[in-house]
Parts: sequence; C-alpha cells; structure tokens
Amino acid sequence: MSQSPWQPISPPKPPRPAKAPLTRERIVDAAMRLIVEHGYDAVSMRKIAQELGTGPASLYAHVANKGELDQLLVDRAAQQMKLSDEPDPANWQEQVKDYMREMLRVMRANPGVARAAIGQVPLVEHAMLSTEKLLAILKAGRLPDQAAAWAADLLPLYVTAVSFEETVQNASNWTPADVERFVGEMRTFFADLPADRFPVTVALATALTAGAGGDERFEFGIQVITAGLASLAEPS
Amino acid sequence: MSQSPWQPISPPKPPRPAKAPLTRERIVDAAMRLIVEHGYDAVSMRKIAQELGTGPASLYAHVANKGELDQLLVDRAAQQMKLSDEPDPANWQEQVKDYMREMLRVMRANPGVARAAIGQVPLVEHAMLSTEKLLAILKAGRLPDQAAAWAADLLPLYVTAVSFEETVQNASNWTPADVERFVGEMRTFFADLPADRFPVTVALATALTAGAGGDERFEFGIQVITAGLASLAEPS
DNA sequence: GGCAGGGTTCGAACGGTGTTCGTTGACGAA
DNA sequence: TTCGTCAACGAACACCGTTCGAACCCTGCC
Repeated sequence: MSQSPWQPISPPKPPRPAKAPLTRERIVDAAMRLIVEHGYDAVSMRKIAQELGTGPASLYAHVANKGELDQLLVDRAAQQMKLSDEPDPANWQEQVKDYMREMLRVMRANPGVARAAIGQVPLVEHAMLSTEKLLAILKAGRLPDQAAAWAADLLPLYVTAVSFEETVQNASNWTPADVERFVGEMRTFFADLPADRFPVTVALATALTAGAGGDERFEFGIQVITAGLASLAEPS
Repeated sequence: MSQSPWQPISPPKPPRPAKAPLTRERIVDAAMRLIVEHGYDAVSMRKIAQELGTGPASLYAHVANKGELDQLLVDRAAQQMKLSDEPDPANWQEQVKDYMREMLRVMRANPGVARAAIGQVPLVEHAMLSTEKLLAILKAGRLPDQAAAWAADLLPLYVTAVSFEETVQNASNWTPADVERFVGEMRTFFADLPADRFPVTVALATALTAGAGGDERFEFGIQVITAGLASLAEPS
C-alpha cells in the first residue's frame, strides 16, 4: 500500500524462463510416461502439466480436451504394433490370433490405454492402418464382407475388454503373491458356497479360478472367436 | 436455559425434520433412478444425496464408497434378469444366445450398469446366481470343465463390452436422426480414404458402418462365439 | 527499425467430484 | 432420567476438467 503514488506498480517482473516449447508431441510423451507408471486414473491434465513444468491451461493450446488426448494416446500405442507380413489365405486363422496377441501385448505395455480406447471407434491414423491389416487378413480367410467388417469390430473389442479387465484388477501394483492369495481366496469362496443353490459353481471352483493372470484364458478366447469366424468362411 | 448474557452463542436450533430413515435400499433405488434417467456419468454421490433430500456424507453410513455402490447397482440389475427354464442339452446353443440377449436387454434397460460392471468379478448374490445358470447350460452342452469356466467369463465380458460401447456412444441422448447422420459421415469418411493405403477399408466402407445401432452386430457376435464354443464340445 | 497482430503461456478461477471430520440429535437400554 | 450409541449432516479437503483474460513472444508488414 504505502507505495508512492506516482510509481507504477509492477516492478517485480519475473522474466519468463526460457523453456522448451510445448508441443503435442511432448504432451503425449509426458502423458504416456505417467500412464505407464501410475495408471490411467492417476493421470490428469494437472499432473501432465506439472510433469512439463507448467499449468493445466497451457495444454489446451495444443489439445482440445482430455478426450482428444486419449485418442492421441491410443494412436501412440497403435503405432507400436508390429504388424506382420502379407495376408496368407492358408494361414489366416493363425494370423488373426497373432494380431490379437500383438494387440494385447501393446496394451499391456501401455496400461491404461485400454481404458482410453474402449468404446471409441478408432479414427486416428495408426489405429486405422492396423484395422486395415486385420480386414485384409479376414478377407484372405474368405469371410463375407459383412462378417469381415463386424469381425474387425469384435476382435479389438475383445482384446480391449480383456486388457481393461486386467487394468482394473492390477490397480495399485499387486505383487504375484498378492494375486495368488486373492485367487486362492476366491477359489475357497466358490468352493464353500451352498451346494444346493450353486452346484455347478462349487463343482467348477478350481476351473473358474484357473489361469486368472496368465495367457491361457486369453488364448481360450481367441481360439473360440477364431473358430467361430472360421465357421462363417465361404467355401473356396 | 436462563443462561447469563455471556452465554455461548448457539441459540438457533432448527429442529431436525422427521424424515424417512436412510437405508441401503433407498440409496440404491435413488441411484438406479438417476442412472436410468441421466446416465452413469451424471450420477454422483451428491446427486444421489440431493435426490434423497440430504447431504453426501449421510450416504457413507450405509455404503462404504462409490465402488461398493456400483456393485450394488450391478446386483440390482442382475436381479432383473429373467433366466430360463432347465438347461436343455439339445438346445444349449440357443440357450446360450438367449442368455446373452437377456443380459444385454437388462443392461440396456439400466444404462450405465455396464460401466459399473466391467472389469469386476461378480461376487454379489444375484449376479452369481445368473452365472450358475450359465455354467449349467454350458455343462449341458458337454463343454469340458475348463472351457465352461472360461466361457462363463468370456460371454458376460462380451455382452458388457458391447453395452459399455453403446453407453459411451449414446452419451448425451442422440436422436436416431443424429445417429444416422453420424454413421453416414463415417461411411463417407471411410469411402474417401486414400485407396492406396486403405484398400480394404475403402472397399468395405458400407459393411463397416452397417448395423451400428441395431441388434445385427450383436447377433453376429453371439453367433461367432457360440459356434466357436460348439467346436470345443466333447463328443457325446 | 518500429509496430501491429496472432499464437503461446499461465495464474486464477468456476463448478464439479469423492471422501472425511466433528458436531448434533434422536432413541433404546439401564 | 440418564447415558451411550450411532445415524444424520454441514463444512471442509483435495482433487478434477475446463475457461478466461492478461502478459508475453515471435513473425511479417510498413
């Protein structure tokens, strides 16, 4: 207050520190780093901004909103997919399975991406390129157009759902021992249900809790779906 | 009373209005009403409390947290599933499909429940009873124990994922006209892609955008999965 | 060289979220 | 009647995504 009246009050000009300019690229980088390290829910616009040494408002000059950022994350992940060689009509079923395995691998390598991807038609570049590849494999398998198109929706949906499930369950970094203990508890929970009302559940308690964390359950899923697709192929 | 003038100030005692007591039941009722009417994202502890004429803190005497409330909502929905008659070995594939149709029906009738259910092992009463039914059908279909168990995981996962997808896309009450316009835009978007890099996508533009809102795509999915399961049945 | 203008940066704020704290009040048991 | 218990609740905490407006920097034109 006691400043002299004639003195314009704005003396403390902290010079804007020279920083690397903000870009879409750097924002997605930071978001990806955080998501891999702390999971989807722990990633907010504020945290990303903090990671970049700025405020949340700065991000909105490069990204429309969090939804768009999610799409960019999906694209970044899709970019990591190693897509195979030419579609091979003799081998299409195995190629479909490989596609799904590769998709799951990438989603596991980028936890949280599944959460961003689910329920979104992938309209970004690399995601669409991988869909193109999948469609080519399906057509090589002599699937009718409509079946191929819907399958290109069904397959990623399954993989994404599986990955999403894993994301939710792996929330807050369980150790393998934790998982094993939890699965054990669940098995005895199933086994101890009243046998008159849950006869089959009790009988299958072991099977129901088998392969919870591993790949067997996923392999089962892609086997079922691929076999189901094969039944729709046109005769050669 | 008759306290001296320097009495501690706390005179205005508005009498607590006599209200119907809060119960778990009434909380779930209110949440269900709101979720059906406004969708999952519009439902918060505050809104639920407001609907009940109280504050959010009051809810926590009956419900541990929002996650538990989600589980209760899932159970409430599972309760609405009309589960069929006895498992019929001759008809098990159709029974599996009916089960999935019924599950989707209930999830559509309770938008947002899919969001609460995905990635959660259903350990609440009615959800488990429906799983028991499903397992019985699968065993009637002569599936090996392990296949039946994993299928009982795969099938609800698919239905939930489909419903979740619909939930996300139907966010903010699109009219059928809106949907049609959007689908049309997407079709031309696919059709106008560079044909050298997206040959199959361009060729299948129509098929890719067919049956977006209807049941055909879902019917395709359950057909594929059921056929795939059938291929795993043990010979009778 | 000076200057206008457009994009970038960013502090502050808005309206929302889930959850917790400490107090209040009603009611059943002693 | 008194006491103890526990549901109810107002207020607050620490967040969230997003917007606004002012300051700032760089570029291109006169």
